[in-house]
Amino acid sequence: MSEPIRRCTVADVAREAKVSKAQAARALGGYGAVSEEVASRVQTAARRLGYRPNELARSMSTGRSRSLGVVVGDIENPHFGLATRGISDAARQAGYHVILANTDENPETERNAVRVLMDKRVDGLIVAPCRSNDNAHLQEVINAGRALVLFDRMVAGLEVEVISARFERAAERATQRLIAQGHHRIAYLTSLRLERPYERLTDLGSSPVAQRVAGMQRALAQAGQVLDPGLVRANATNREAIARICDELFSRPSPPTALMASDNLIALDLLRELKRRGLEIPRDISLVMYDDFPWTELVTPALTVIAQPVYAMGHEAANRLIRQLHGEASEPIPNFDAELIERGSIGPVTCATPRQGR
Amino acid sequence: MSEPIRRCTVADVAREAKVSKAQAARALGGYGAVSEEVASRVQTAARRLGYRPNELARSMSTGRSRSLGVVVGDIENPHFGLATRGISDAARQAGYHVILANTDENPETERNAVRVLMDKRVDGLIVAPCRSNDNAHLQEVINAGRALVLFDRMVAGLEVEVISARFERAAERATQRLIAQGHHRIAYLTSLRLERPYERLTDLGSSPVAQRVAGMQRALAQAGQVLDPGLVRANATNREAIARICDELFSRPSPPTALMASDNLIALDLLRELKRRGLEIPRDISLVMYDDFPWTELVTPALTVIAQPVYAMGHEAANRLIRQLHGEASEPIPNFDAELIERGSIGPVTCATPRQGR
DNA sequence: GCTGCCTTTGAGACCGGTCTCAACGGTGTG
DNA sequence: CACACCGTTGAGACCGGTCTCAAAGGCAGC
Repeated sequence: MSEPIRRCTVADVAREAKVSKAQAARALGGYGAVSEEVASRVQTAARRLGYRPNELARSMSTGRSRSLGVVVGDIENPHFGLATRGISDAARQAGYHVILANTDENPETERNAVRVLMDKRVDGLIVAPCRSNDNAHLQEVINAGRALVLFDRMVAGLEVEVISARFERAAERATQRLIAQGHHRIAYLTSLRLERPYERLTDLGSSPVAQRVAGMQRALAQAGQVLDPGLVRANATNREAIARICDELFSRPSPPTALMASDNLIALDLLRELKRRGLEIPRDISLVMYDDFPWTELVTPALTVIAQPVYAMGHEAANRLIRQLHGEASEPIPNFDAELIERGSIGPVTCATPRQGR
Repeated sequence: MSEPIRRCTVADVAREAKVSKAQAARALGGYGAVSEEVASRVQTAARRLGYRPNELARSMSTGRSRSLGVVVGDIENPHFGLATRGISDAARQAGYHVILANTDENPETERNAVRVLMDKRVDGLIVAPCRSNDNAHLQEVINAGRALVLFDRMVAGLEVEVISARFERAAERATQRLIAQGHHRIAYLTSLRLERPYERLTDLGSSPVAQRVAGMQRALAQAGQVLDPGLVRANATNREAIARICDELFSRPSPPTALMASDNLIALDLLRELKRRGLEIPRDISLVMYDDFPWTELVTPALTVIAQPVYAMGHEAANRLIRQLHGEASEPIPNFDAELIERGSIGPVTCATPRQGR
């Protein structure tokens, strides 16, 4: 019942086994030269006293903490939930632990989280950065000689490995399918923050979003069409923003006949918003969502999605980080190709505006 | 490009500011007595050198690491994703960090995780235990004088705070609604591990599942019915197990007309399984699911659910843990009452077997 | 018997903070 | 002027591991 409860230390074990602290440490840590005799005496003593090493002290002197920092925007988002699962499975297998930090997609919180994690001496960091142009805090990580792997998004001017799916082909495919059904006004909604309205591809930097839009453009170009920049909408970060974007899109003289949702949160809000407006999928409007989750097959209609191997990507991110830590040569990053899964949310264009059916 | 890169320490700052290490530490840590003069000189030196404290070293000497261990079955499960979000938000507000451990609902992994987290000297632990009768490792935590809060499930013989929703009323309500529609063979599927088939309420210990079944029993009793123990099915841990349970349930002479899914994973698998069997909700069978997520309103029909305030529960769990750490008196645990949200997945009993329609 | 080498051992430095303690200088008091 | 008392300061112990280093002991070879 007393508060402090001193846990037993190597010194205690050493005393019990009647050897020096150094020998006890060697026997327990399994390094250096220890005679059979001493080893077994120390083991017995340790077991009798219920010795457990203080990992903090160990990290102090070795300089390695066997823990990885994971910084994501929102662990509540199943995308990151799944990625985190992949990361923590890989970490556990390699004897590492995961310290999780949520940034709420806030750059300031992200900077802070990265800094505190560094202070806690994590061996390496996996970051899903919320801004692609904000690299000072990440550059610091590299300068401090700590391992870093980016997840999902890349950051300008940062020479570091990025684990991210390749979207261009799948985006092109999806767009082709839409075009085949008569769509050519296809809107794309992303939670990416952009200060000014989207105008050209370079506005998106080298983010995966750029790949997605590039894929759309290519498919449209093949059909002799061009992508209307006004249909690429950033800042779709919450219900209200999405409602506003819908307002703007549907009040255009030629509203879009198909929507692509850049993640599951946007898709969920979009589905609600479309329902509210009485628009039925795929009769009145078509929808494609990025990412795939169990529920997407169970809604009506089942959603056509662009799936990415999120768990495997998380697993790979952690494994690469750990291999970096061990100084092992890293193989080339495997291709995580996104994949179009066709279900029921793409339909033919009928009457987008009244009196236009063929 | 050189590897080790010694980050600067209090000693470096002290040298730069031409004061003793002790004074520098006091000025930086904001404790003890320091003159204005020295304080500002140290601050300047620290800024110039880019000093950042080594949290590991700090934890070593203070004995507090300002980190909380969180042990859950599966972070990929949105239930735990949301809870973790609540926990980590509360933790961050209080200046704590979260070390996450996934147990995969495996008791051995859980024991290990708890032990390692203790070795890492977390200040406190939040555990969603996977077994209710397996308390040795958790008792150790208490014996070691560390703070512990359980989440979702309680553990027999462990005197410790548990944050969990209260289900009895909502379960009773849901059952009443089912009864009102003519159901009285209502099956309950849970992922809880049980060695032998369920027979009586005491088999469930004091787990929340017991509350849920008790609620069902009470509602049935009010209608002059009894709960058939054969309809309470444990071990619904994955797709195959659930398919098997369905096989057994539907091959009974009087198969159930309604199902209650103990969590969203079970519900998801159940929906697929019912679809596969050509059973339509709510025409052929009714369904109630525990927990509520955005997609539940978007499937057809929208699911009637028993919602629990998971985020708030996570938040409260972390806050209570932290208050425990600070030695503050803890107020009584708020009532997290689960709530029945009626949507479209309960329908009247029609023809459970052919030729029985009214 | 002496040298050289290898294994085993213990003493103690070290990591980078916190914190105790004694000492120091200045002020107020009797 | 002696004394107590205060704020300020520096030296150094401490946390609990790891790891260096020198010494001790055993054994083979000459």
